[in-house]
Amino acid sequence: MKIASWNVNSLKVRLPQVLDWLQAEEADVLCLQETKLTDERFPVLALQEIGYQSLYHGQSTYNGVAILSRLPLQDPRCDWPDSSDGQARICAASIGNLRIIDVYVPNGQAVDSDKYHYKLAWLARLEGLLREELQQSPNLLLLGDFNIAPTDLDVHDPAAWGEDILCSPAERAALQRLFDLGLIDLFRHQHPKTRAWSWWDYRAAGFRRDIGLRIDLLLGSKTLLPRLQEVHIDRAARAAERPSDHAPVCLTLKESA
DNA sequence: ATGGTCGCACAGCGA
Repeated sequence: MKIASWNVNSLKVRLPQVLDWLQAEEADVLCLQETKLTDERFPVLALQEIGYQSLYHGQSTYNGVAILSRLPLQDPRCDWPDSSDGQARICAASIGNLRIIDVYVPNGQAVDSDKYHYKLAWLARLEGLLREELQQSPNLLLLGDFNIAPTDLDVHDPAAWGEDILCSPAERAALQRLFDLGLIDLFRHQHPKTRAWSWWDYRAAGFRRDIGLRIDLLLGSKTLLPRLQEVHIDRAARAAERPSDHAPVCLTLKESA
């Protein structure tokens, strides 16, 4: 079973690439972030035509998440239980006994800004939601754009970034609390010492100079480790014409016995 | 080259 996460930075612009990618990779599930589409404009039919059903939760201009799947999506949940947030950043569904939660964590803009405090509050709220979800679904995959580089190994130049946004101690502590729920950074688990990025800034020729951060993460509960086959970042998609600034992060799981 | 880009929506913000 192949599952991936990709911040596409506008699904309207990236739809041809997403369709090509799904067919080339034969992915079973693709979780998207930053679709930037209202639900009325979601390309349900184009995805249906190549065999994918869609769960989507969007808004105009900003944010937006979706789960595309060749397998039936059960128990869909979009947004927070009370839908009070106003920002489309989370959706979830089950495939058999696997629970998949797709998140677009707030960027945070700058340490100590209003957006930074919103980010930390959002992550605390996510922790609460995960506690509930894990009670129901011990086999859980939390994936998406976390906008946090877990450690300095995930940063092209840790000295230059220092404790700036995406790397501040409070953000990393919030991520650690998700790990403490029993969730494991699957890329890091498979590649303990690899320096690899999933996002490269459009500015400053970031990709050409390989200046990036690993902020797109696949977190899996421990129960999934025996099924873990392979995790990689698809840099080729970031090298395409008119690319997203993020690359897809891909996971292969063996079927459960 | 010590700067530099996109996307949305149409000015300037967010990333």
